[in-house]
Amino acid sequence: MSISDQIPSLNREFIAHFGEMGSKWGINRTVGQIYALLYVSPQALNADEIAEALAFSRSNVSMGLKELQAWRLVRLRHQAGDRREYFEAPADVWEIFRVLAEERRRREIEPTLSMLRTALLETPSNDAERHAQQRMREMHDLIDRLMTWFDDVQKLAPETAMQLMGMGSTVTKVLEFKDRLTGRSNKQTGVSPNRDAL
Amino acid sequence: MSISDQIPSLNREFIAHFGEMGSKWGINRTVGQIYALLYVSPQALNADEIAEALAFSRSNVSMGLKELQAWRLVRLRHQAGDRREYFEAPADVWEIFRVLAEERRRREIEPTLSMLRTALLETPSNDAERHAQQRMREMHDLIDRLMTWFDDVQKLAPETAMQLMGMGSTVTKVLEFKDRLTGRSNKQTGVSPNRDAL
DNA sequence: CTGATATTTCAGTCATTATTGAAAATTCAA
DNA sequence: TTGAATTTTCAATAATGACTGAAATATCAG
Repeated sequence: MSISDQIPSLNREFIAHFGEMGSKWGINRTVGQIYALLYVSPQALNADEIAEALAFSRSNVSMGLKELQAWRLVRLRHQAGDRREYFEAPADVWEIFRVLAEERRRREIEPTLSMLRTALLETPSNDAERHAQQRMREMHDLIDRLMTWFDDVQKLAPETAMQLMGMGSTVTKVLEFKDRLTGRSNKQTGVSPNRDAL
Repeated sequence: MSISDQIPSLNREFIAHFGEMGSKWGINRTVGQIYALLYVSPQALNADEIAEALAFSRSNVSMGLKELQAWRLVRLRHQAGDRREYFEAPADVWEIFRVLAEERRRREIEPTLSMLRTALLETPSNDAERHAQQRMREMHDLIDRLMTWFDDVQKLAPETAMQLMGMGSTVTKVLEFKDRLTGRSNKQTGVSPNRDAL
């Protein structure tokens, strides 16, 4: 009774899709598939199970898991009476999204901002350089704002952030969120999750 | 007087960085560099100029530009008395960001949502499938919400969106934005852009 | 039309990245 | 300590993706 036999066709397509998706987003296909498998798996899996389920070599799985750990996208568990390491994806999708964004930010966005800041310190010596510097400043400012904004959303409790985004389709509605928070002295009392958004 | 001689070291680093960045985000390095060059260039460039500036083969540049056109990231211009096609990046960074996000959404997010919806229509035949389907539902809902929210922001005029995000660091401040829009009957009158955020 | 100029295509080559098996290193129960 | 079980590393190979030059196609002034 191998795990691979147990993967329902439903999940096969999901896993394959995320392999493809991964490669389009600069994450290697294998890693994407491993993560997709862990994501839909009801229990934590060990490396051998993953290797068998996806028909990858054991070493490939080991590297993929190492990568996922570096991205902080998997949790490591130990099971009683079993020396092997078991891996699982966090239960909360928002958490996964948050970690992914944080990590990309640390690895890619921050170095970019830093490069831009360095360039902005240079004294331009002609019109072309002045123009280039201006464009870099615009890019820097946009990225900086997006990051600041994202920080804010991240600081919210997950439910609050979800509510904020899930409230409805118009900005007006989003802004009305203020009333829910400030119209009363407490935080959530009296606020029923709006079902229409779910 | 080749263009390549004219690229200041300032810009060289910018271009190299975006080449690397591109490859980390699933966009090929060449394409990233071409775009970076166009982005900082004060005037539109033709394919030969790009090829010379970046020391790429003419055909490579042709393919890169085709790709950028497919992503709607470059504008095509014709100059009087010159048969060649000149390319430029849009002047507005927010516009660039918006188009990039739209295009990624169309190409990658929507197919993912569609795959998830299909999977959600299946009738699970055991607990494992039921669990997987539930996780897929959670992922679907998160992506769907993020997209709906992003739609809203996109519909705003660029300045409004920038203001909304640039207002400050706390959600409270973001929510106070409501007052600026609804406290008066007009849209922007009396609202001075808050300098502290810029 | 024609031919000079400009662009695109594409098969072949090159470069990078992914994957593997075997060997080394690590871990831990006995 | 062992040594069996497990994980990691790494050099070699395979697969994928990028890049090129040459040839084909398209464009347009005359």
